[in-house]
Amino acid sequence: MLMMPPKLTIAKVFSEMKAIAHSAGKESQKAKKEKIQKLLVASRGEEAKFIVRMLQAKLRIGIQIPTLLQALAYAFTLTKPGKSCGPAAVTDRRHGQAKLSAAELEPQMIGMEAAVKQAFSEMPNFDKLVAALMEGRDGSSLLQVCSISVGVPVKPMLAKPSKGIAEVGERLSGKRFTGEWKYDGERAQIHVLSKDVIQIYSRNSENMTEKYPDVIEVVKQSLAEDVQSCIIDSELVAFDQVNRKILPFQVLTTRGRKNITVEDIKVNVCLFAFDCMLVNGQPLVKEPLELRREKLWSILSPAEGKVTFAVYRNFNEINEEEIQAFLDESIAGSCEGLMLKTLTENATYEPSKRSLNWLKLKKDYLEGMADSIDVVPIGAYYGKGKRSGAYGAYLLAIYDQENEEFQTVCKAGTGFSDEDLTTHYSFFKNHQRPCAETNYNVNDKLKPDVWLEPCQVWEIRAADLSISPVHTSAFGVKADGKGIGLRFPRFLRIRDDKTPEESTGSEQIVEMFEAQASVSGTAAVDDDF
DNA sequence: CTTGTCTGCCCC
DNA sequence: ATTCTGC
DNA sequence: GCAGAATGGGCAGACAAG
Repeated sequence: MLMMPPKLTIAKVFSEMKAIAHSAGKESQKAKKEKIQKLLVASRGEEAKFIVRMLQAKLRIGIQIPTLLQALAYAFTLTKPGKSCGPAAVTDRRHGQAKLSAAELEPQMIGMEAAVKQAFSEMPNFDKLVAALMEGRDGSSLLQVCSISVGVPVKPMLAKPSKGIAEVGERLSGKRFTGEWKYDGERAQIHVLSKDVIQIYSRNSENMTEKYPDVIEVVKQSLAEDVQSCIIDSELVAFDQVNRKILPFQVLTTRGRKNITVEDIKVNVCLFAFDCMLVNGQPLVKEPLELRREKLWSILSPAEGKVTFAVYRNFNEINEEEIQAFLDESIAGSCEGLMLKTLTENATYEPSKRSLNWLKLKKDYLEGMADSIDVVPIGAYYGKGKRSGAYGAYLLAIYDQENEEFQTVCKAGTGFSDEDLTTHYSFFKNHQRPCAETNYNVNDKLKPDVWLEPCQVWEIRAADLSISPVHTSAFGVKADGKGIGLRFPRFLRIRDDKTPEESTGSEQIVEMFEAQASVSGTAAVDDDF
């Protein structure tokens, strides 16, 4: 009988996980497989399940970073680290001579949680945060060590989606606010450590410096002379330097990411700056937007087609017509819509928080302004996690009259209520087909778990249309060997009043694609894709 | 060498 | 990215 | 309203397979 491998320890699992993460190059996949195999063989009980989940970076235990921060805050309020090591080195403030009551501890815990969360948002690094806590720091003393500084990306401030102009009015009434065009590119947090050391970070705090040497150059030239350091918030957008025109997001994504040299860059970008969190060592996150914007304009000078500021308009009061007009202008200007931000009141930079301060208003949130499409579910995929036992997503198609076939435009996995998911599953499990209908035009890569009879029409919504390497609608019309797919698709409702043959046609898909401001006006659209 | 498949603390 | 749901 | 967990299109790179 084979010997059972020794029990797994936390230290062992941690070092194996690190080894897997760092494994690269030829035959690395084999090496990773072997390590995983060893871990699984040595695991007992439920350990295997959690090892697999760890590898997938999906622990699904109801705890993510915010909860972890709360736990840290509570732990360092209830207990204090001592000078020596080991379990005895901890003072439990709930017991002993100097014990505190729950009523005394609670406000401390709440205050500590705020401090820990603020510290982590300005300095998102657990090593540094825990080190500071172990020193016994709390409250303002924690912020002194863990505060915004150049070279450490802060969690960018996010915006809350708004359902319509009426909702915007509710949130912002009585406050001065500004609307800014929302550009369709890549978030870029620019850190100027000195005139010669400039770094760029993504929305998720990934270092993109290597990807944008051209931006580094132009920022260096655009900085005012008296700027030694700063942090700028901006959007990088693909830009046609010749025709002075914003290009679609899809063009931006074709830029190389590694070993980039300025000479062989094929996709140029323009930087649209909109905020500034630090200048010359001085944090500005607690200052109101109006002042931060002033600072931003004073440290950066525009360079035609390379660096500029997000177009904005200030409002002293709600005016729905003017907001609508400004939104329309932003769409015509190849933007996604508007960002709406308070200027003075509640106008600080709140890293990572989708606070009320920033709202986003996109045309696809608005009834009537969005591309609404009628599609036919022709396949389904088994759900995972909380969607086990039902379909988690559906393959959706439109009907092409000319070729008399169903062509895919997207999958959909969002927009369903729990009830929708149940209803759809019980309906479609009686309309399964053993294989694809002969008039289904589906790429092999999208092969669903089950095929469905074309017997229902759904209304879905999307933000945009894009050239697709896998979807087959309007195949070859806008680009050779490619169809058209939908960006950010979501389920809206069942259309009982339509038959599958009455779903959106491929000509309409082409029209919607061409109507997009960022692709219109170019004769040779094909060349861009 | 080409081609296919899968991953990414990916971007949106 | 969007969306829904439990708390 | 927050936190968490479902799910989308599509790209360059990395690696495997042939």
